[in-house]
Amino acid sequence: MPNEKANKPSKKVKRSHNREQPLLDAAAKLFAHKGYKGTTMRDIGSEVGMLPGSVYYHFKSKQEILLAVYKLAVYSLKTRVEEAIAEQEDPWRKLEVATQAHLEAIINKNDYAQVMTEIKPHKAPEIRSELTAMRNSYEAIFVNLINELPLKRDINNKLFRLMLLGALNSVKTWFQLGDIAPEDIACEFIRYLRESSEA
Amino acid sequence: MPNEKANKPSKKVKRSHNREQPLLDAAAKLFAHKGYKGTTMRDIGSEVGMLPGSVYYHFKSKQEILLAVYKLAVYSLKTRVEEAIAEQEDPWRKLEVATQAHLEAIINKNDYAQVMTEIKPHKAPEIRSELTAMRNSYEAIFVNLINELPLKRDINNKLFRLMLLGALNSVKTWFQLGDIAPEDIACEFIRYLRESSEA
DNA sequence: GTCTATAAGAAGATAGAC
DNA sequence: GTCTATCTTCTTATAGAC
Repeated sequence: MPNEKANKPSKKVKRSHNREQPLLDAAAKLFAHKGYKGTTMRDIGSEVGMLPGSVYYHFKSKQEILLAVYKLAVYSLKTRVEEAIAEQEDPWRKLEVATQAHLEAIINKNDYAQVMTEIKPHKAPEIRSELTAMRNSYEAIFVNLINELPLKRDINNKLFRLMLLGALNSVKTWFQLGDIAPEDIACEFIRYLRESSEA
Repeated sequence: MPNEKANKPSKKVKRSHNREQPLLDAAAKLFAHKGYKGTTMRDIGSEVGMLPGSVYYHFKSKQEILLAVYKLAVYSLKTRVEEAIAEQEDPWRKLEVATQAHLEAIINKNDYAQVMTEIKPHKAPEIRSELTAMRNSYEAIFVNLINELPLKRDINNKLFRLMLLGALNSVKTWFQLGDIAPEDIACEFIRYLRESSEA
C-alpha cells in the first residue's frame, strides 16, 4: 500500500520545510473556483509564489495533486460530519446535523469540500476509479444514517440518499449570502422529505 | 435585438447547405461528455469530418458555439416539457410529468439538455450572463408549476424548486441503465416531497 | 465552403544550474 | 528546494489558396 502520505495528518514531514500543504491549499482553491482543466500548474505555483518547474519537486503531476486534494477533502469532511453526528441520539436529528455540516463545508471556506463535490471523477480519467472510491467512502456515512431512519417500506433508501445529496451539492450553484443560512437550507431539505417518508 | 438566428427553427438558411446544425450537434455531444474546456475546436470539426480552420467559417469562436448550443437546449427542453404538461390538469401531475420529461432528456439521448444542466455558466465567463439568463428562462416553467401547487404555508417555493431541480440534475452522475427507469426516478422524487409539503 | 499553413500563445512536464 | 531554460504538444484563431 504505497502513497499513504495524506491519509491523515502525518508526523513524518518529507524533508525539512513542508511546502506541500500550501500547494494543496492553493490547488484546492483553484480547482474549486476554476475547475480541474481550468487550473494550470502555473496557477498553482504562482498562488504560493513558486514557479511552475518547482511544483514538480513536490508532486510529479497534476493528477497527483488532484488525488491528494481529494484525499484531504474526504478526511476533512468525514471528520467534520462524524463529529456533528456523534453529539446526537435521534436518527432524524443525526441526518439533519450531518447535512448541515456537509452544506456548511461546501458553502463556506472549505475549498477541499467543493473540489470533492464539484469535480467529477471522469474529468481525470486516469485516476477516475480512485476518485470514485474516495467519494463513496464519504457517502457511506449517509448510507448508514439513512439506514437507521424509520422509513416507510416503499421508500428506496438509495434513491432517498441520492436525492438528498444531489440537492445539497447543487446548492452552491445558486446560493448567495443573505438569502438564507446554510443551516436553515439543510433543515428545510430534511423537513421536505421527512413527513413523506417516515414510517 | 441582434443574433436571433437559433431562437427557433428558422426558415432562412444562411447560405446553401446548412452545416451549422451538424456542427452544433457535434459540439453538444462533446461538451456534454468532455466538458467545455475539455472540448477543442479540432474535436468539434473532426466529429463532422471538417478541419479546425473550417469551423471558423460557421462560428467565429468557441464561445459562440456554446451560446448556440445553449439556445437550442433551452428551446428543445422547453418544448418537450411544455408538451408534457399541456396534457395534464392536476397540478401535482403536471409537476410529475415535467420532471419526467426533464429527467428523460438529461439521461437519454439529449446532449443539448446535458450541456445546459452540466456546464455551469461561469465556465465561459465572457458569456456568463447570457447563459444564466437562458437557464432562468427555462427554470421559469418550474417556478410556475410550483406556484400552482397547493403547498403548506411554511414551504418555501424557491427552496422547493431548487431542491427538486438540484436532485434531478445530479441523477446523471450516478444513473446507470437497468437500475431504475428515469420516469420512475422522477415519480419517486415527487412522492418523497409531496406528502410533507402538500397543504 | 473547405482546405493548407501558420501565427501566437499556453499547456504539462523535464534537465540541470544554483 | 527553487530557479532558469526549454521541449513538446496542443490550443484558439487567422489568412489566403482552391
